[in-house]
Amino acid sequence: MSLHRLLIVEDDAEMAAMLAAYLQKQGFHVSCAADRAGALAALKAARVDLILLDVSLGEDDGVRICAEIREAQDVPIIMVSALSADHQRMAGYEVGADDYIAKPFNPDLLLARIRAVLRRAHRAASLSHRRRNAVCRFAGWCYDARRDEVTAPGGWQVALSSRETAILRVFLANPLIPLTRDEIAEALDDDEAAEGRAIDMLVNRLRQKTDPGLIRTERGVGYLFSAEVVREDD
Amino acid sequence: MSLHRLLIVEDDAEMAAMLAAYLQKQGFHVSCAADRAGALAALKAARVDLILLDVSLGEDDGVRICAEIREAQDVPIIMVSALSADHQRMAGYEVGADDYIAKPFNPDLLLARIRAVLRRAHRAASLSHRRRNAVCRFAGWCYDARRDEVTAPGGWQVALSSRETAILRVFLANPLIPLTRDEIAEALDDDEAAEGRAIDMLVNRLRQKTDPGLIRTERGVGYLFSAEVVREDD
DNA sequence: CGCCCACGTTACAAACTGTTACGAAGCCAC
DNA sequence: GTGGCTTCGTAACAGTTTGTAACGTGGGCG
Repeated sequence: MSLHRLLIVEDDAEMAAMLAAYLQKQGFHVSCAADRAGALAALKAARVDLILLDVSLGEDDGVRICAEIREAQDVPIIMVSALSADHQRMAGYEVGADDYIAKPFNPDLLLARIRAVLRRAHRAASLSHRRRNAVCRFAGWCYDARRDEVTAPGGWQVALSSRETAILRVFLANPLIPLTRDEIAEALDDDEAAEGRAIDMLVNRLRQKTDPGLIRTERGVGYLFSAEVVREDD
Repeated sequence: MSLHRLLIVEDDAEMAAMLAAYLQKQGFHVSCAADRAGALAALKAARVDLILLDVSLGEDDGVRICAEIREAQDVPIIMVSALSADHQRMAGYEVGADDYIAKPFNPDLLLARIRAVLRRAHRAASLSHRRRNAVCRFAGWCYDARRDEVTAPGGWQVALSSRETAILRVFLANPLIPLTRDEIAEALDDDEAAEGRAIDMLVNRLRQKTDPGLIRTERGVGYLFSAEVVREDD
């Protein structure tokens, strides 16, 4: 995952070559396109992790291309432009750019911003593979995300149903802060649905199977996971 | 989810008040802190979707605070600073800032950049479980991985249980090649368990709800998904 | 002191899922 | 072909999960 693929969309061949050389030296896989057609073709040909998009392309309009790409894909886009007026920057952000850099720019600063956008875009993705923080410890308990196993302080294993482990994961992801029922439901179902008192029942059953003191109820607000959570890489 | 919670960390009370007023008018929920202690307390008190962090806080160092927050949480951070030199900006990006804005700034541009960062963070979060190729088409059917929805050739929606969609995903990931029951079970449970004829029943029920011809049985071997699968990015 | 609202708890019904049993279909030897 | 064996499809069933409804309880507040 450390090898990221960048696509440079830039009609100034000299500038593109310089950029590509620099970024390749930084360990990226770089491909180039000079216009709208080339950019779309490159996007179809291979996975692209981030696009450096020059706004002032000969006949094509970078802003419109950005919108077009954004409609089809969620790939991060950093706009590069000689146009540095605020309203021009805002136009870029409005069509979905993740960052906007004015020419001329410091290549090292560009690199830092590329890293920042990639970091933000890929953080959740890398966490979804469950390599990191596979084990959570809290108040003597232990939850192993890899095996979905919960162990009580005494070492006994507790069997939780799928929905129960799901809500436990929500609490472990947000310890020590109050969560409303809507927030919990959203995190659980990923489609908003605050149905009756289903959350109450899940919390109730989780409390029964674990420690009733773990989940404190915030009257009028929601619930709060009242233990510090320590994550251990596996 | 449209109501985002911002935390402003800024020791200039007047500036903080102005910012807060402006952002509240834009529909955000805003809270403020003036120093490191206040910021950490605010983060513990409630969920925060994005932090506006002034680098030049009286005695505290904004960069160090950013690193500290970043170690504990993944909340997006936009740094705001009167220090606009490139090396200062890069220091901010290096400790995990998502963006870096130099004072003085155009409030509307700040707003655009806040939106850009929130947009990226939210998409990354919602995509963390759904991989790419969110939509699969096969033999006139359609499976939307994002919504777990299956659509029949006529356009009718078919309701599948969680286990049924799970086995469907296994077939979609391995079309046109025979799968033994053990292979299917392993892909399903991620811990090996080929108990009895559970797989047969799942296949049976999936056949009933979709098209009996889709899954061919390879006698003495297992099952085979007999349709080409076309993936579309969403 | 009593009302009211939020929450805890129990009971229940519906859905999901694996097991067993039995019949049908294929494969092989003869 | 025929008999026997294996493999698979299907129906019935039971255990578990999960949301809903109903009722009890306790604290806040007039």
